[in-house]
Amino acid sequence: MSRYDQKLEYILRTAARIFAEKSYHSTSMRDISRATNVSLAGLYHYCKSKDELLFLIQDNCFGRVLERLEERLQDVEDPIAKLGIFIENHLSFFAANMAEMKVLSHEAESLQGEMYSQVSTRKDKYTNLARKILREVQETQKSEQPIDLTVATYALFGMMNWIYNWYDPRGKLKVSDLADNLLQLFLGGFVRNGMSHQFSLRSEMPSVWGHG
Amino acid sequence: MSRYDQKLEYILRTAARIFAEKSYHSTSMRDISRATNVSLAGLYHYCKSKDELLFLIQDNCFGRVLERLEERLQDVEDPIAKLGIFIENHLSFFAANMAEMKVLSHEAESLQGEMYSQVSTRKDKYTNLARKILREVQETQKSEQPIDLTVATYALFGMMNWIYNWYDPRGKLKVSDLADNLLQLFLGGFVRNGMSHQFSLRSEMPSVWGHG
DNA sequence: TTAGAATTCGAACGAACGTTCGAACCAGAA
DNA sequence: TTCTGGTTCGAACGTTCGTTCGAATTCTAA
Repeated sequence: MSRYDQKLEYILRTAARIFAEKSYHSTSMRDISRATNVSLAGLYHYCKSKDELLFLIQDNCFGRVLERLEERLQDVEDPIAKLGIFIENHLSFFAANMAEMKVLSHEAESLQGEMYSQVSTRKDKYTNLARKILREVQETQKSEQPIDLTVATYALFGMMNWIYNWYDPRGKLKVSDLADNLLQLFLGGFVRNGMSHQFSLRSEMPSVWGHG
Repeated sequence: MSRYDQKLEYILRTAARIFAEKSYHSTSMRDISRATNVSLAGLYHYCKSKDELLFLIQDNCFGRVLERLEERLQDVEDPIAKLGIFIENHLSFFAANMAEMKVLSHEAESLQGEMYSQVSTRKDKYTNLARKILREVQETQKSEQPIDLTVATYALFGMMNWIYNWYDPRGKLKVSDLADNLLQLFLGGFVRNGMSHQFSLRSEMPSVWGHG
């Protein structure tokens, strides 16, 4: 790895940290210059614009998470095992790269044009992979009133991505326990084995509904 | 309601829409001026600063959601019914006020000082209420390996708050169906009735663990 | 040692930002 | 009509923003 690439990576890592701390739009190039000890003009030797800095962080991060996932999913057939791997991969990568993943989750709409398209394409690929796994899980566990697949997919991402709002990787709750809990939580409700109506709002609390 | 209050409400509604569209920090007072047809200087007759605009949106929104919730929870004893009301209340309010709720979820850290404290206090009250309900649910359904209460609470908020990333209130998926699905999804996994080990990652896929 | 490329940066650019101020405008009471 | 207090706004303030440019410095290979 060349000197140039090393310094670029260092700048990206630092920028991600500051973007995560005070958001992309309220971070100035001067902030990044100060934190990296690279002069304001010097930064532009490593990126074309502030936009590109954000793009490189997001694209790089998505690339690594996807690559690691596909590697781990090789030779795995059981849908539930796949889901377990998906969740563990996402959360452990998240925990090990909190700043980058917060930027990925929180600044999804801060890019525009071609850069936005490229990141979106990767995100769609990732989302569709999760959706495909969920469909496989659902097909092996036919229940009479299945959860909507779209709702389930986004609920899963919501559960996982929300952690940047509260989780501290250095706290006493280990990533492995977090992943285990979330898998239990999600899977127990997603695969209900015919206990579908046990907690139905509709049958137990009709008065709640119909208020617009 | 006075002329002044009406116009302030109109400005807040418009500002919330733009904050939701392009985020707080990249929205200028000139953007809000343009969208409301109120001159730049004129806006400052209705707020002291741009910060206060964001504060008023968040504080107002939290106040209304909390008020409506406490009203609905009166005279309800069953913990699961409480949880159902909580979720339905949150989601239906979210769907009816997408812009404001997106701002509430997405710009949580954009305020500072006293204004931040005041919103945080309300948020803590709301979060603790959810946590209390979840503990009650858990106590009525003792299982041998319960889900961590903190994880469960934030997972629930993650599932619910993430909808600003994908849900379209004008689409064919109704709020009532969304709420029903999320309740099933969450509750089915949260209350497992002793099927705790059915999907354990630890026992089925030991090789996945321990990679750091 | 030296030529040429890669890297660094001080200084400055025009643009956009949040906010202020004094004057103009307008409704309603006297 | 006149007066008063609430409302509106054009114009400008000082600051900060992302970006550029040419010169200075450092590195690399011969």
